[in-house]
Amino acid sequence: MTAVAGRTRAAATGSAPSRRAPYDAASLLDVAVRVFNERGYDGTSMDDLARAAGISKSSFYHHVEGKEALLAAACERALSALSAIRDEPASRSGPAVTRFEHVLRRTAEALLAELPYVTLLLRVRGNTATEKRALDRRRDFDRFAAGLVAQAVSDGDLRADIDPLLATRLSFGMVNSVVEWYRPGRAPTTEVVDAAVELAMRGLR
Amino acid sequence: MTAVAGRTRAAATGSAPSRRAPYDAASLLDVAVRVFNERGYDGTSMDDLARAAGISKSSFYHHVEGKEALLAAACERALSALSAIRDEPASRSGPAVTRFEHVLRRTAEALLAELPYVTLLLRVRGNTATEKRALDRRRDFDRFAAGLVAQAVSDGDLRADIDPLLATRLSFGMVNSVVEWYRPGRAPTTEVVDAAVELAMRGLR
DNA sequence: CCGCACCGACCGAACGTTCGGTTTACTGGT
DNA sequence: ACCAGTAAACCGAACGTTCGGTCGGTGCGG
Repeated sequence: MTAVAGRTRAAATGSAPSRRAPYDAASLLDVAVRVFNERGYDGTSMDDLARAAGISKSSFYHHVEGKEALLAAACERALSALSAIRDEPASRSGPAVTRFEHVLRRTAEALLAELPYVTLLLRVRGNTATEKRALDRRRDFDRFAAGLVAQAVSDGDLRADIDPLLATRLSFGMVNSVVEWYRPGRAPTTEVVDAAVELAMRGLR
Repeated sequence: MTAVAGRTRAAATGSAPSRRAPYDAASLLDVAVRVFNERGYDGTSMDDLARAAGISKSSFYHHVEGKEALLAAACERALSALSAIRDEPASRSGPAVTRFEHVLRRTAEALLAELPYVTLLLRVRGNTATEKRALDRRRDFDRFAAGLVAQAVSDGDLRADIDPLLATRLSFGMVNSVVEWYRPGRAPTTEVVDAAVELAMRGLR
């Protein structure tokens, strides 16, 4: 597979800050994240990334700071998408069970909208400081969701015979597992989101 | 963490072929799989494994064939556990919905019984021929399960408003996600298995 | 002729693996 | 009781390769 990455040239339109932007940071990050997901972060060399982008390794370094910075940027993008969900009004007010369903659905949507980035985030193992920070932020989100389930259980809106933390982990485990098999265009995102949320909520009630 | 691996000395009993067996292949595989799961396969060096086992790298090579052989052995163990489920009588006869529930439950049980090995298997990305073979065998198992769901749906025992393949992937995704957070001794395995199966089956009906 | 995108060549370090040689534990012959 | 002989366990050092990253320079549009 020697395919050259699609350059998103910002030229022609004079809007771009630089006169010529053959490889902008965003498109190179796209390429890097794609290859990271195919080969795994540790299994991907900077030469792999450069070749996938269609330039030499040294040219690649002209645009990006380094390997770990790419991972950090990708995790940041995924985490900010998740973080935004937590800040939505529907996640912050109303019955806990409604808030939980909203968070679960929006998580599934964000996962599909930012599929490569979230995929990479979910595979981070915590080897470096960068990865550990990403894992911590993920855990914050999990705790937030677990709190909603616990509240919904004590409200009597979700079944009490399953531990709230366990139920949270299984529900999000189901939603997150989508990254293992979903490929864009194969099935409409709404069908996947609806099915995941419906299955989880019916099981939980 | 400089902990030395527990040596399972096969000596004292004259049964072993060699007179002295300080490090048998099985215990070294245990160590390797543990470290692989902590750091990731590609992120783990043979020196990491040797240190975790408490011997030098060259000594480690005296006992194992190589890095990829360790991965292959671990995947083989996980895959044979899954394969055994498919061969059980309860997986081969009776109503499809009952068979599916049995396969789902036994998968969850096998996952917990062989947690490190299945964890490693589920993270294989297909970089080498060894990994590709493991992925193929996993897909066989998934197809088997999807067939059961499709049959159960056409029997009218599972809801028809969700695509059988999608339902299968989400159900097993939930069960498989257990490897991301379960740690032995933290919670009884029966509670986790029951919760996962109950949530999935109630959602599916 | 400046500045930027780009490249080939290169660096030290770490990788998986191999090798020569030493230690250890146990044998059979005396 | 002793002593070669033996085979496995073990190690330090090194192999060739690949890694993430750097450097000096080239070509070209403005």
